[in-house]
Amino acid sequence: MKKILDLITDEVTEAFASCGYDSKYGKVTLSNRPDLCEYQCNGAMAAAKEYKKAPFMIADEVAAKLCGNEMFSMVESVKPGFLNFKLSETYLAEYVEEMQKDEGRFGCEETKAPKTIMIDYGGPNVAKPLHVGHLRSAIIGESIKRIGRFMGHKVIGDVHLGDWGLQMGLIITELKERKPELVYFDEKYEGEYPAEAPFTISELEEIYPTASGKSKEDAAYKEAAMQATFELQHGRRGYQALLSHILNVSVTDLKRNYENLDVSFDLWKGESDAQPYIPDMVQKMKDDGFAYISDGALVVDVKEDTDTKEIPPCMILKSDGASLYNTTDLATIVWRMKDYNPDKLIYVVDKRQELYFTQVFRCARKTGLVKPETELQFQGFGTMNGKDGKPFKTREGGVMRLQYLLESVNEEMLKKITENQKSKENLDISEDEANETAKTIALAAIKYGDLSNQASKDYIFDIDRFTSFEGNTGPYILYTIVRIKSILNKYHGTGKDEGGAKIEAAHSQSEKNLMLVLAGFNSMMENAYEETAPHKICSYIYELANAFNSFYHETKIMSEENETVQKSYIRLLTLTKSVLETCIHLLGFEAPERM
RNA sequence: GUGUUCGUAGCUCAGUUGGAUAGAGCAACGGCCUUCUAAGCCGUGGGUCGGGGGUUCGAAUCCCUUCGAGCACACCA
Repeated sequence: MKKILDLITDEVTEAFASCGYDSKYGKVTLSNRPDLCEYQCNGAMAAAKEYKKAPFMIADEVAAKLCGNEMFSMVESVKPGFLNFKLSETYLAEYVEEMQKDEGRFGCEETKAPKTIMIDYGGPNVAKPLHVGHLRSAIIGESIKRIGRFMGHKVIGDVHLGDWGLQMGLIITELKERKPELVYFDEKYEGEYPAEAPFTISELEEIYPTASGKSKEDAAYKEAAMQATFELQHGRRGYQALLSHILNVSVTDLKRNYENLDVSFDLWKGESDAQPYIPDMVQKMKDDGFAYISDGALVVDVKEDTDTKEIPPCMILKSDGASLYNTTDLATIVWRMKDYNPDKLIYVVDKRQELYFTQVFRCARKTGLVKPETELQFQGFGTMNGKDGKPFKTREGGVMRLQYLLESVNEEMLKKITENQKSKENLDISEDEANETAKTIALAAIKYGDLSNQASKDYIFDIDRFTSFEGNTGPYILYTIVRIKSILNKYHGTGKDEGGAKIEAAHSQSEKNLMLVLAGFNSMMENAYEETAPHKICSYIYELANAFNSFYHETKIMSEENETVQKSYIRLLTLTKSVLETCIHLLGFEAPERM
């Protein structure tokens, strides 16, 4: 469906043109003065200069032309030259009725030019538990993925595991120290390795920090770990078998954790998967004359004339010939292009890596790893801070495990539900349902709390605020949905059916306002996609929930005696619920049946 | 030092890409439940948009300057 702003703009543009003005001045926007109008056009003021006329004269002419147009219930020219509009109730109702019929899309068209988009998000490290630092990437990336798909693009999410480098050597070294008898350490062994991993996930999560601690104090230990890393990377069989055990055990655990967050990935590739592509890639960069030795390291220059600052070259190999983060990321681009040929790559990573990614992107472009038209988008996100404005930590000052964070919010949530239940006798919720509901709301609280901020900014994660559940929060949105569900259930429970009915012209100001907000759905979605901005969906549903709650408060739906009017209300409610549900799905959470 | 992001109500944040009187939520205060879930609704108070210049009919938004904060600046990832 065409966007309502475009429909209005078409009319206004035509009016400008037929008055002899350039049609570019007819652009209509949402009103920023809802007390005066619903939509506005500021074109007359811009046109004043070109036509050397007082802006209000132009506005008057255009307004006169539009007078009587049945799209509007009000067309007004206001000094110094604003054009103010109110939409006709009938026209609006028809538009909203069309949205209701447009099942699942609600007037938002899928793109006519679908792109293949790969999103790199998550970025967990193997053998290490997820901590709060991983939360934002997962939440934001998941939402961007869902938004892209909704708009009709082919979106592939890749978790990009940190499964390469010294950490692996450390684990192997520590394992060798504990269980030297394992066949993996016998260099002469040539048989099959056991299918069962010689450790569990909890052992693994304990082994890594122990090893990391030892290597900081014990130089010989560190040397051994580096040696193990080297041997692993150069194909020592036993170590590679261990690596796949580590991966299997770890990935199984990670999948479970991401599932709790309702976050999923299409690809579970890691840094190790890029390694096979490194030699050819490096060779080609040398052959093509891009890579050269500087201070012993192999680098590619990436500076450009327009730089306001010297951008250091992109390092391809360290002076000892070893690969590093850059090498892996570039080689990852190689296989992504080869296997999926994406039109666009989006990296959802900490914004502190911005400079680093400009280097990588420029290098990839310069050396031809990507096509000239391939978009490389850095979607940096800010730090999640505690109430003191400093990076989020546990009370003891350590890194907080994600699981712990989730559990504490779940607990807090369960308390609220139990309390709330006491005041509502009609809600008879079992313990199981309460637990499930608590989880659902807790996740919504966390995700909405994160996504309602602009991703690129730091934000304060305030557990007290998020668990207070008032105002602009996920739970408020869920509550609104639950209220609607409750009415719809009651209505359908009476055996009634709104089938065949249409949404009528608004019967009240609050109902019209609800329709106006609904009508903006497609426009908001396009904008949220284009700007990769989930927070725009948040502010939209907050506004929608507010509009609904005002309407709800002053309109008795179940006791409405006129059946046609009641049916119209029910249809409007159904649409509101669907739009809200669609939106929260795009944000990555769902609503419970009751709360 | 260089670059970069930012500075909006006591607190947490929006601000439709230059428009009218800068908006929400929390906190404070005052109303509204025998009636569809009060996790709600309605209302009141609270601002030199860090400061100062400029661009123009018009600036929180663009430019310059200044103060303050965060972050990043090739052999970590």
